[in-house]
Amino acid sequence: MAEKSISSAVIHRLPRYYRYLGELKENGVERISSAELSQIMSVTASQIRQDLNHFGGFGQQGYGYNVAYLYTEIGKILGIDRRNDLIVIGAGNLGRAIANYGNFERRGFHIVAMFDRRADLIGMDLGNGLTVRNAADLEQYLAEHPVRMAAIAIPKTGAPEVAERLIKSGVKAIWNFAHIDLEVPDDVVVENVHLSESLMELSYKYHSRHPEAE
Amino acid sequence: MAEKSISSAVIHRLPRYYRYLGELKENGVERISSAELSQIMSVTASQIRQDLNHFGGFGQQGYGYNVAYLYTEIGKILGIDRRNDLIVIGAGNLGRAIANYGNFERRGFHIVAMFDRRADLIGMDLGNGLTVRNAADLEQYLAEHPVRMAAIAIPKTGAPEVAERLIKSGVKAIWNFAHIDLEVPDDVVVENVHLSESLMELSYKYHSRHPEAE
DNA sequence: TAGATTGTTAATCGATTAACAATC
DNA sequence: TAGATTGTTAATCGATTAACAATC
Repeated sequence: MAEKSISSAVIHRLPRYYRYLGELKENGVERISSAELSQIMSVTASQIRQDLNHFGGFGQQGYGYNVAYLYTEIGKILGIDRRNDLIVIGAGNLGRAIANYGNFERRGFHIVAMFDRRADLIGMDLGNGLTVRNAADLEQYLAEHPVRMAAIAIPKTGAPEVAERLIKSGVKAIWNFAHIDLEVPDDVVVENVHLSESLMELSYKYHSRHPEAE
Repeated sequence: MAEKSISSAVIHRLPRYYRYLGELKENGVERISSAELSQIMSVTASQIRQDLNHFGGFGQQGYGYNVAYLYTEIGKILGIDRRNDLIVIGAGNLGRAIANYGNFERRGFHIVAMFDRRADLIGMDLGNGLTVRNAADLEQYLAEHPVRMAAIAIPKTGAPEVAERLIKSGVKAIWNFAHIDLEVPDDVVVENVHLSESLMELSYKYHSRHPEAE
């Protein structure tokens, strides 16, 4: 799919292109030029064309880009042109929020199981067809259902051990919500969501813009 | 606090420095050189020194950095050396996850109110001393409690209107979980957490590393 | 003092933007 | 065909890394 190695800045922008193209498509827009899209998205037209051309020529000179086609192609690049199953480790507030987040299903992400080690959570019905499983049964589950993606939504102390168990059971992609940098083999990918750090960034921006506050 | 304008790459790394320094401090480490820290964090020593020197000289030649001091100073830069109040709009799964997330409190972030417009959620006890308020009372609450930070955890359709109301009532920092790019005045800062896009990035990484899969 | 390590300047690298020939 | 707009090369900008004089 990807030819050489694509910079993380480009990868980070792809879902945003996808979101805007999806909206254009819904609004019945058939074609768009990089110049028009650049205005809507507040980026340069050059950047759009450069980014897309990492993956192929999706446009046509003199015409621009077909919205529906480009939307589909970016979906393929992102790997969401298919069903992607994932399991969630941690049935706390955050884990349940992830499990109940309808938006993912729309993108082809299906949460197929949820695990926790807390006795008071095991067996809990999540109202979306899922019941919290015992984390002790993780290996057995993955042996029977070879899922390759997992979200880790547990406190950081337990995260490295869980990550290791997941990887040993064949998980190749970890969506990590724990406040720790996981060390993983080369063939395993990690995407971090560090909420505390995101909030600190907001705090920095706020206080540097408003130095007088409090 | 910040002299010129600091690049977002630097700002993004600050909370990570803060996290590692906090761990070193807890482990009783008194001093550390940029070379040692660079090894632990898998970055270059040059980058650490460059980053820190955007904000001042926190080290000492021949000695390195005092861990506790640097930790405190980065905390000041991030604006978390004080209490930061915030309100949460949206008492769905994600809003409740944010509201119950103990880690923020430790960093001085206090969630002081929670709002929703859904009748079945208004009045709900969140078990952390908060009760879900009626979103219609947002303006009145902010008039009485001039909070400057707010998290938006509602579907994207309602987000622009809510953001506008927040800003009109004096909110200056928005932690945005809705899948939309908010347009805000110059004196208002936004930090986005786009979970769907994060998951798509994970999907991209996974499928480009494992092109054979499914 | 001598050794260590910073703060900072210079060199390199990569990403973004501009320009334009190719082409629909 | 002529006009429009891409794909792509070249120029610029900014961020990262290297180097080293300053100094604790």
